[in-house]
Amino acid sequence: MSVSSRLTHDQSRNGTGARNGHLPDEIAQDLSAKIASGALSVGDRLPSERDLCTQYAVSRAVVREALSQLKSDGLVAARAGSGVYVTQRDPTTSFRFQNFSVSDLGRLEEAMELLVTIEVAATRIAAKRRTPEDLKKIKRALIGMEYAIASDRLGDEEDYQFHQAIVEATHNPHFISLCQHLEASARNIIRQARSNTKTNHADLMDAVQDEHKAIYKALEDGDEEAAAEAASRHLYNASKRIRIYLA
Amino acid sequence: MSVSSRLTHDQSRNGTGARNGHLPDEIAQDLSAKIASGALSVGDRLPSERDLCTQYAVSRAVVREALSQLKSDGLVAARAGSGVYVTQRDPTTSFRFQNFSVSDLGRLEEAMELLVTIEVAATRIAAKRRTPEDLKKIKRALIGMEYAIASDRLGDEEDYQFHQAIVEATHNPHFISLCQHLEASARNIIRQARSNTKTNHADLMDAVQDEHKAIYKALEDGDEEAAAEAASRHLYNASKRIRIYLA
DNA sequence: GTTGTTGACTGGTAAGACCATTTCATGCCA
DNA sequence: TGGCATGAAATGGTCTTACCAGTCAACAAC
Repeated sequence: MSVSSRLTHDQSRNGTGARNGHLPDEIAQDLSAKIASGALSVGDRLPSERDLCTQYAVSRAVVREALSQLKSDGLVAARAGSGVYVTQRDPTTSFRFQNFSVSDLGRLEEAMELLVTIEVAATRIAAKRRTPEDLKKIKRALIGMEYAIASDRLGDEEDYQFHQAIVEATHNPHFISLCQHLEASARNIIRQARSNTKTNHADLMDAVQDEHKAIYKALEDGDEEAAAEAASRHLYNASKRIRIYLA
Repeated sequence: MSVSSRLTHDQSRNGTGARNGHLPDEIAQDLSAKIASGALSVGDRLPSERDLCTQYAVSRAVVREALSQLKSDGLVAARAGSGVYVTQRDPTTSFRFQNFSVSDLGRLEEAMELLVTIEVAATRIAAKRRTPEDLKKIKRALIGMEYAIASDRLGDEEDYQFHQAIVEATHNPHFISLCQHLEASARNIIRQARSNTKTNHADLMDAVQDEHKAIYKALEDGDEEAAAEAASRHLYNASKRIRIYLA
């Protein structure tokens, strides 16, 4: 009720220039409030789009955009020819790689377990699916890393690019997106760890680079098993190195 | 480029009744992939809505709905009179299992690839780490599922609880949190798929239950390999079943 | 009672038209 | 030359109308 009175007669015509933000947003908010409040419960059918148009005194395009928001939030589902229905609750909307304190080795273990699992799987897929262009990009990152080491830099940026390039070679956007999130979080930890130590551990970098080369070779050969194995070894060692940084 | 050629002139007009799921979803997916891949970077301006219309050969309503999804995902922001811009999404903050259109089998494939990877890994870990209490909870879910089938219910809630209990047996909060998110998204898709079909496919449930039992046995035995194998087979079949729903 | 058909209704999409704002090149003025 | 008004073009936001294909229930025929 308050809704319709709030939205009808809208402001678009009252020359004063009243500020109203995005009609679709308001409607989406209102509908989602009705759902949350229980006025519309699971399985219920919403009024038809055309009915909502008259209720809110807006065009169908606006209503559709509002509904589209609710759909992408998973609050409702539309069935062509039938109607729009309220779907089940529980918005586990997003996943966050939880911040864990660098000093807690147990937590580090848990985080690495997930990281290793996914990156190893991604590397295996990449070995099967990588294109020549992918290989070129990976090699570029590899050489960049080489150069960084020779320049006495830490090369963590290049390291990141190497892993990133491999994941992109899976050509699976879900893997890419998830690994971006994971690696970005991991990098935070590494940075934290490195800032806690003075020495450069440059000697470790050679080991890192060898492991990278092994991964690259497996990818080049398209050998899934070898790629997975190399990635697994690399990440296992990486977590050991992180512990050294933390020591 | 490949994009436009993939989507232009699409199947909507070829009377054969080709299945093409939700144009807006496809376009949103494509644009968000371009952003993730770096083809469009932060601050860049997207082509105008009218340009996108011609590029994708769809109406403006479709383009606007696609953009509205990206907006609510925080990937882009629109400025009236100016254009739509890529916002500073920091992949650090969160990961979202992106909505993929239920009828686009290619996308489904990609999503399942990630889902299978993670759940199989989780099951393997659970086989190694499950406590007697974990087993009890898993068995309870298994029996609940049995009961649901006998009651001619779909039992998708029980199904979810079964998987949930397994993942919890990893005792790794990151796995638990990620799988919760993934499975919640997957359930939405399954619900959508089922809402698009009339038949109940109750016969399939027996197969599901057999696969569940195999997983449980492996977990009970603490046999990591068998658990991973059983989970892999189950999820592979699950994705086949989803395709049946979509058919 | 069962079956088959019909027709109203629904979401999905298309196309064209305004509006208010932003943007930028133009040209005027100091 | 430099700064400032100006106006046309482009853009997102909204509205309108229209058609399509799917759904679903009432109704007619058997």
